[in-house]
Amino acid sequence: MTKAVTKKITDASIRAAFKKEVRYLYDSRRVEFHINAARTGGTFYDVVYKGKKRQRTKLAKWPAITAASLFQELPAIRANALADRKARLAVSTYHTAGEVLMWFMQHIDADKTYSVSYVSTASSYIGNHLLAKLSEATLSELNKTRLYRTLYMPMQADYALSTIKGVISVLKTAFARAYELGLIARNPIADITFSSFTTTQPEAKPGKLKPHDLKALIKAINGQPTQKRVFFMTQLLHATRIGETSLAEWKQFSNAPLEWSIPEENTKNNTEHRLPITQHAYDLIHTLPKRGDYIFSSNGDKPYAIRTLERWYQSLSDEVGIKFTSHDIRKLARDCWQDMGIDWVIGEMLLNHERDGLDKRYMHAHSREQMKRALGEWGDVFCVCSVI
DNA sequence: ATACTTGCTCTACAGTAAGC
DNA sequence: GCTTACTGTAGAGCAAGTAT
Repeated sequence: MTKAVTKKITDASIRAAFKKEVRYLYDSRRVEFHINAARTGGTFYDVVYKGKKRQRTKLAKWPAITAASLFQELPAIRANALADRKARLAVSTYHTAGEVLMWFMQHIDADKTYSVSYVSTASSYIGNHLLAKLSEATLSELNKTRLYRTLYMPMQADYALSTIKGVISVLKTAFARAYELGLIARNPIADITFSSFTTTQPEAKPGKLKPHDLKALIKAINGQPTQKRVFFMTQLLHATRIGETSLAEWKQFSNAPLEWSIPEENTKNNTEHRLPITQHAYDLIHTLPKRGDYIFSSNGDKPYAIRTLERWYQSLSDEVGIKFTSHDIRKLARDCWQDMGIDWVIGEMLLNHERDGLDKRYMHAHSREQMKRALGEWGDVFCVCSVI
């Protein structure tokens, strides 16, 4: 095959080239056109000469982009392609942990598939711990010994193991992602895990409220103004999460059948949660005035901020004289159910926990009946303890 | 069991409506 | 107009939760 040279590439000259045995076309505006091997189309390149070396950057594919539109948009297309290329060249020059971590921080911020809470936590760990300790470390210096000395040992003196575990996990994620995308040639963190440094695992703390605290708790709740009282009781009766409870809407409650249906977008595990509630719980909710969609709201059009509800709990906790939070209510309900002899799996289902394969066999109409009975028995406890 | 992600809590601070 | 109480936001830390 021979090569043809033209001063200007046009759609007509490209079509003509396909008929001849031509593979390349050249344009004086520093653009080359390469016809592909299958001769079904071709690619426009930007061309730069660096000494004797010719550097090409892909601009666009023909016929998806015609020559006419390419040359019309040439400055913009060229700028984009070169910026891309520069970015690629720049990232391949990551030499220190700091550079990789900075990239990851910018990456998770720009990539909307990461949740807001992950970006917040990960940025905090990078900004406060990882950059401070590893910023200058070159990729080849990142080994177990280095991390042990500069990251693990200093941190274990001041922070909970769960925090260190989280920090290491962000570090691993950043490097794994950078490696996967070809931004670094080797992943020096790949073989390092949290358990490289300690065999101790972070412990889950037991709930602060014990079943024998229930009476005092109910007494304090009953002393609250109506809206707070209903909020606390709704959460206690159903052991729902604070976020799920705060977003409760009137339309989520039905009378026949008696049910509270929490939509998937409000739950932690993104699965709809249908709770078979009691008549009593239904009536309790409906003692509140209806002002807009949300049940717990100051003005009717938006729900209370979680932070506000946490403060409600803080003052309730002060009144009871035990330091607890909304999540301890959930744990308390769980403990009480256990004491009442409610099946463990039914408890898990009421909490909307993911169950493994074996437990999934429980998923049938019968279990729903048991959930309903459990919540009924749990509700009866309150009728005995108090008048609501 | 380990790895990874998400939610909750705490602190600090800011805006705003209510009460004086 | 000033103070105060209530509500909301943001950043950091911790632990619960799900995925592997």
